Amino acid sequence: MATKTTIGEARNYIGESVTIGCWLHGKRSSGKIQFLQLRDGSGFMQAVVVKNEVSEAVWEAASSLTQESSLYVSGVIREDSRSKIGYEMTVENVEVIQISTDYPITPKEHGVDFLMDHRHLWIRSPRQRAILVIRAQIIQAVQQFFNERGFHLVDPPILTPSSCEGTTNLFQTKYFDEDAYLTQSGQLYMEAAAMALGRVYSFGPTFRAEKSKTRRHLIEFWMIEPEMAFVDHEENLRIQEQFVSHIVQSVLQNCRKELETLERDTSKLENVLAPFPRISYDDAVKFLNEKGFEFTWGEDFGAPHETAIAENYDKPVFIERYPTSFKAFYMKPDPQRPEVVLCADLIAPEGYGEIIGGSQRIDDPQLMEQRFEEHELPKEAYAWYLDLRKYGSVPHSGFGLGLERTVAWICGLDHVRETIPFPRLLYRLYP
RNA sequence: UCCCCGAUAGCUCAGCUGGUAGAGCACUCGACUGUUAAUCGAGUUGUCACAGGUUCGAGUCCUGUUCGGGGAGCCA
Repeated sequence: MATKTTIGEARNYIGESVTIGCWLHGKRSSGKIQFLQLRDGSGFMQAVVVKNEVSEAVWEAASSLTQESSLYVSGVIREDSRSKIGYEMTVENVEVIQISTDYPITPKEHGVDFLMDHRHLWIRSPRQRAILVIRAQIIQAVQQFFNERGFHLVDPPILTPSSCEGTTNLFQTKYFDEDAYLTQSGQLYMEAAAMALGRVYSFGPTFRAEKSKTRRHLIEFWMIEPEMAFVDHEENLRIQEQFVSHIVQSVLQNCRKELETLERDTSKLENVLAPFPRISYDDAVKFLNEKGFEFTWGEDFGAPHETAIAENYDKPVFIERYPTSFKAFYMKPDPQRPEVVLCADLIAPEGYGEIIGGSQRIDDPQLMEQRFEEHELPKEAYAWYLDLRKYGSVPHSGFGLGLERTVAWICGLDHVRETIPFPRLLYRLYP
């Protein structure tokens, strides 16, 4: 029995006979020679079956293979300049595991609806595999960044008693006899964790019951939410720009082949290095007015406004210090100008929109109480949160990075639905 | 919730001012020893989303419904 390996590892076995468990991705044949396009998750490789060089049984086994049939293939790995990956296999034996019939996803064009109905099979395709590999690399880069800087991973709850920010609709469920909701953000819990562990980050799913139907929205998505004690607005932004730079550079280093599969213009990513440009809300309003937008100070930006601002830069751009009036209750007002808060959104280039929202949090107990009253929030339900300002309150900041939007941007995709293995979209819960 | 667009073969689509349905691909068989979405020859494929209406006649026009796509709001 030849050594068992994978397509990705096969480059280490040039000149040797190996066995690989795989699926048939496609096949081209010319009478007495067959070209098997194989995939095993680690990569794609061509295997060549020559009629004169194998037994009748092996030739017939290879001939019987259909798209997505599973098999063990054995043969000699050989360097070949005609191969896209530099090597291929000369087949000695084919052991069919299962013949697949009528695989629905053909090598031709398909529409979105059809592909989404077959998402469980669609993820086998080279493009979708590349995206999921990059997603995994981004997650690894996130963990590496925080672990190297003394952050601790903390997991906030997914079932919560009520809304954290109160603006979006939540999924309601039952917690035995009580009402419960799926989390829309772990931030408030992360603030408690930061007071216990100093610097913390969470990585988990988030649910928004909004009937959003755009290329930037998912009903269920994953967020990374760091929270840091003794960190002010300025330091918060510096950490964010280093964080995003680290992620992008890590993908460039480790996922060249996948970015190539996606035909991503990597020159636009090479450029993503800290520091990032910053523009204040005030200046952004002036800029929009010069651009001809009808916009007055005090309004919130819509997606077209953000895109217009981001178009000015070839890196992600921070928009900071928004009016206090429409921002979340927990954001700390600028001591010099209480009409704005110490917050920033990070807008990705190329029209990908907001990937980070962050702020310095209110640490003053009196102001926090006042905000609860202004926003008519139930103090009893948040007594634990108010406790954080009562027992050793400190300046602290945090932010939330949307994983799927980040993946879409780095991969150059036109929709976030391809950035997650099984997207939950408006009215789509299958597969 | 609102605005715009769409639904025809397994898939992607064409079907003009209304005259009873078409292509490519997939699939099956045959040819081919270096193919890259291989090529060439032959063959199989339909509740035109659903329900009404107008008409001598509807895939085509009108109304409603269902499903899908894009966007607004909301946000990551």
